[in-house]
Amino acid sequence: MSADPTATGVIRTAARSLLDFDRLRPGQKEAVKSVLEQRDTLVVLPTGSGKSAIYQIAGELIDGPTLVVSPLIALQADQVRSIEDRAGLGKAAALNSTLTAGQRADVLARYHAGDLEFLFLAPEQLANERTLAELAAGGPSLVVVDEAHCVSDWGHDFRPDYLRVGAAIDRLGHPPVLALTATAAPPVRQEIVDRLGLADPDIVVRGFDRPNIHLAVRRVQDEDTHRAAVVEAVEACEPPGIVYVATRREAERYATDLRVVGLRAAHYHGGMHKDDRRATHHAFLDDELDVVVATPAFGMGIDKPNVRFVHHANIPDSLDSYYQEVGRAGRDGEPAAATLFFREADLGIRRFFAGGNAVGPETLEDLAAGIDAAEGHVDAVDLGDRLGLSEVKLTVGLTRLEDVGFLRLHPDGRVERLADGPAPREAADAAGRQDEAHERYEASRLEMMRAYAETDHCRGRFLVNYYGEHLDGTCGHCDRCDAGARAATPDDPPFALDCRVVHPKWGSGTVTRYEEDRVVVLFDEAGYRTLSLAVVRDQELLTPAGP
DNA sequence: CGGAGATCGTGTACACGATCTCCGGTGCTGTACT
Repeated sequence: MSADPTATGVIRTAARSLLDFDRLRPGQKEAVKSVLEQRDTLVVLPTGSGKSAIYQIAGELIDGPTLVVSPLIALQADQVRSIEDRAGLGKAAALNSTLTAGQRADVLARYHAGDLEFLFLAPEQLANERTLAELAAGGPSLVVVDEAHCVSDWGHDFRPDYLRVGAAIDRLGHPPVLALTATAAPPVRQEIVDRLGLADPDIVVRGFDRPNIHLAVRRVQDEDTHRAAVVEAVEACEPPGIVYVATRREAERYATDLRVVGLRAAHYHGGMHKDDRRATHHAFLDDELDVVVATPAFGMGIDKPNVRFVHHANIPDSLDSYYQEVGRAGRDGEPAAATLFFREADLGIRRFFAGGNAVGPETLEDLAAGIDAAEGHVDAVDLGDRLGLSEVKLTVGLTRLEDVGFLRLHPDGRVERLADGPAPREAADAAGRQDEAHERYEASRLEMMRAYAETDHCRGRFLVNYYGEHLDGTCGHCDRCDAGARAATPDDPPFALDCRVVHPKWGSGTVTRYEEDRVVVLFDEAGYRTLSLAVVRDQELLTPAGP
């Protein structure tokens, strides 16, 4: 027995008394231990491997309240309920716009009185100066960022307050931070670490190979064969399952098609009324539906062990999205199927979605000039109104200018021009380069998704490599393996995997994968690039770099 | 970028193709109105 309070025994005892766990799963114990040692921690564990248990145990073992940043109100409600169901755990509440002023005051009063162990909130709550001040005064002892990939996925174009969670954490006195996600390739991890301001974080990554999920891709040409092939694939699979589609309209059309062939099918997307969404979600959980056809709105918070298939009727925007969605299949360990239907034309809508999100050089220049012209502090909202900017563009633009040291954005919305920062023009240029790099990165992620769809080699290996892990041999559970594909690694690779290299045009990057005669490098600025090994060798294109 | 629905143009009655135009994913919040 050890007297060390962070020892495995203490954690195991807590897991048993608080959650009735006989044993912790791989990764859970390491993560709790790291948090108890006051370290910032990033945990990347597949869905269904008990990420909630990590913050529940750590939160209980550390004195003081735990703030949990959680993206969806529906998810917060589930999380509060799951804590209330465990008699051993402390009290939990959510702080969001569904509360009346009175309820809100009550929650904050309980938080201050030390009556709440867990307080759930969306990042937008942290953008409110008064709320943030009250939360800071309560002295949180742990900040959890659940679904932390949202920082990278949603911050740049959809919910920019995700880019500002790091600043809020500083304002809260930077207690230990625990970031949790099911999906994060190395660049996404790096962005989470940077944006949240994690200091020398412990990074716990486990298990990307899911041997019970059979991976396949079917290439389709015209629309009619495409639709028929998707319907047939669903009919051929044991229910229940999910079909992911690109648009709301497609979700409704496929659901109708599937009902015509006699299946209990429903659609799900963000345009539905809240009650209808909830009803569909619950019908699926209760096995009253064979299949849900959904946009990416259907996902977070779906905890169902017996999903037998997750098909993609259209190609998703990245392998990160793809594998997160696929990961909802076969959580019970029983066989499950994942088929991606790939049609060239479907890349169009993805490019459209990925393309229109940049802030743009003019906007950055206008912002920088406007801030520079003002004496002292500027109000962010006034500035946005004057320039006619959407809330998202304004916040992302200001954050980009903050990243290059031009300004500081205070939680109350004041913009402070930094005295020792660059000139407005230079700042706008530098911020513009970041903006463009982000767009290139998004485009390169789509190219990686396409490369997965088109690869002749083992798909499981491709995925595991994408997540920065190594797989000996082939996965044995994909259509390429079924067809006899072999592990395709060159005999004498010029660089080790994960090795840092420099390219004359694209700058520095990390060697991610080899595929017979090609090497995939993730460049810091240019995103993923596939290079011919012959060219790399002949022209000495890549040179080793420092770490 | 590509799909879908609307509109246009034909050439003389209803339908068919060509062209145009618009729309497409993910959710929080606070406030103003019924």
